[in-house]
Amino acid sequence: MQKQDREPIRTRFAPSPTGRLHLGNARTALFNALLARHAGGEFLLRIEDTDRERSRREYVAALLEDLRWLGLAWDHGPSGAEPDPDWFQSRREAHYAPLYARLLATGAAYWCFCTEARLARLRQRQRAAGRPPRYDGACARLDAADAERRRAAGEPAVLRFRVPAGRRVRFEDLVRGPQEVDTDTLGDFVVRRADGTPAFLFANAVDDALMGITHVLRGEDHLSNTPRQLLLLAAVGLEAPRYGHLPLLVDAAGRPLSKRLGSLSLDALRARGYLPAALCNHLARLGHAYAEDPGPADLEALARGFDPARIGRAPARHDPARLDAWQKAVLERLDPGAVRAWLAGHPEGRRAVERVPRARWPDFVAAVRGNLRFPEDAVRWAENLFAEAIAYDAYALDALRAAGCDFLDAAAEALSALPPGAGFRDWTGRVAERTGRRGRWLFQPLRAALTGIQVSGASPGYWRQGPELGRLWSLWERGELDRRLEAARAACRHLDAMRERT
RNA sequence: GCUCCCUUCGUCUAGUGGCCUAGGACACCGGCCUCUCACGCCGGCGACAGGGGUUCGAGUCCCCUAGGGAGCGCCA
Repeated sequence: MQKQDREPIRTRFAPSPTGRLHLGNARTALFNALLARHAGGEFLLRIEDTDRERSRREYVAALLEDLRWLGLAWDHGPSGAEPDPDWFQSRREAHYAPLYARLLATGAAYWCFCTEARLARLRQRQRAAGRPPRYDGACARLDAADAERRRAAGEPAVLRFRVPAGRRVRFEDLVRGPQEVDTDTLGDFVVRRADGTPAFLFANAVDDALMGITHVLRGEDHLSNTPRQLLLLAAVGLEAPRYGHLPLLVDAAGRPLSKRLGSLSLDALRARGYLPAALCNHLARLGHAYAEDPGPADLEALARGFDPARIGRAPARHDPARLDAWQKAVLERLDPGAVRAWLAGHPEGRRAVERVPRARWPDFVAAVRGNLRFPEDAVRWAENLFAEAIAYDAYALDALRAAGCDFLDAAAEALSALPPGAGFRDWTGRVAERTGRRGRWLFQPLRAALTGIQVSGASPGYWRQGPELGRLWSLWERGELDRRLEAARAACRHLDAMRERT
C-alpha cells in the first residue's frame, strides 16, 4: 500500500544529530527539497535523535545552521535545537505507544528477552557456519501471557517485529524501478529497544507515514530496509511513502564519505569560502542529470528541471575540480553587493572589503571578479590596488630594469600630456609612439610599474597574473597613477645608481 | 558466508535495439582575443569492464566472469 501520484507532494530530510552535515547528507537534503519545490509541494525537517548515546544538541544546532546556509528552507520542522514533541523523535513517544500496543495485540510483534550477549554469539555462530546473521526466532513462540508476566516482573525486553514467512514484498523504487524481496531473507527486527526508545526502522517509517510524507529520497544503504518498513507500516495500518534510493556519494579517491573525514563537511567547505549556490549546483548533478542543463542556476531553476527518474544508479564521485568550476561560474554572475556580502562573511575577505573604498567597490568587483575563487584571492588585489606604501617586488624590479628608466620617463610624460577623460588606450598608444615598443615589451613594464607592488601573503610576481591592466587603470585616480609611476621611476633610478657603484 | 545493487571518456553523465564511425559538461592540451591570469570563441585528446549468447542489427536484452558497493545490529 504505497502512496500514489496526484496528491500534493511532501518530502522530508530526517538527519540524526550525531555529526556534522557533509556533502553526502547535503545532497540527500537537496534532492528532497528540489523534489518538493519542483512539484510545488512541501519540504519538512525531522530530527531522528533516538540514539541517546550519540545524539548531541549542538549537532542539531549545526544541522539547522548548515541547511539554512545552503538555502534549504523547510516548510515545517523545528525552529531551534530545543527538542519539541513535533519534530524530535525522542519526544514523540506518545505517537509510538499505541502502535506498539497494536503490534502486540495482533501478534505482529512479540517481546524478545534475548540478551545482547546471546545475539552476538548467535551472529558469530551463523557467520562461522556461512549463514546470514539473522535473529533465530527464539522468543517468537513464547507464550504471550508468559511474556507479559516477565515484562511486568521487570525483565528487559525488546519488541521484535514478526516477519511473515514465505512472502514476497514488491515495491516500485522511484529511481530503481520495480523491486521484489523474499521475506524469508529478512530476520525479525527490533521495533522498540529495551530502554523504550523506538528503533530506526520503526520511528523512521512511522513518522513518515504520520507526517504525510509522500516521497522519500534516501541513501542506497536504505534499500534493503524498505521491505521491512513496508511490512511494518502495513501491520500498523499506515500508508507508506514512495521510496527512491540514491546512489552513494564517494570522495575523490573513490572512498565512501565519512563523518570523520572532515574536509568535505559543510562547515569546512563554507570556511574555505565556497558559496552555497556552488555547492547546490555541484550536488544537483552528482548522480542526477538534467535533461536540459540550466547551467549555474538558483534553487528554483535547479528544482524546475529536477526529475527523480533521471537519478543514476552507480555511485557518484565528488570531483573537487568540478566544484571549483561551479564556484567560478556562480561568482561570475554575482552582483557587486553579493560579492561584498560573500567576502564580508570571511575573515580574509573582510580585509578586502575594508581596504576598497565603498564608492570604488562596483568597479573593483567588475575588474577583479574573473580572478576570484576564494576570499583570499580578493585580498591581494584589494591591497595591491589600494596600497598606501609602494615597494616593488623582485620580479617587478627586473622588469623595470629591463625596460629602462627612459621608458618610464616617457610613460610619465605621456600621462601628464593626456587630456582629461582620455583612456588607457590613449595613454598606451602615446607611450608606444614615443618609445617604439609594442606588445609585451610595452605592457609588461607598465604592468610592473603600476601593479608590481609587494603585498602581504602574495608570492613575488603575483601581479603578473590577474585582471587586464586596462580595467585596473580605470580604477585609479590620476593622482594615484602619477604616484605609482613616480615610485617606479624612483625605484629605477635607484637601480641605476646601484649599478654604477659596482 | 548469504541477499540485493552497481560498472559508458580522468570526473559527472547522455543514451530505454537501428538516429552512435557513442553526444555534452568539467578537467587537460593547442590556437585566437594588441602583456599575464581568467572569461569568451575555435580545435584536440579521451569511454561502452571482459567473455559468451539472443537478434538482420546490442552501449542498449539474457547468461557467466571480474571489479566495486550496500544490507544482514537494542546505528541511522
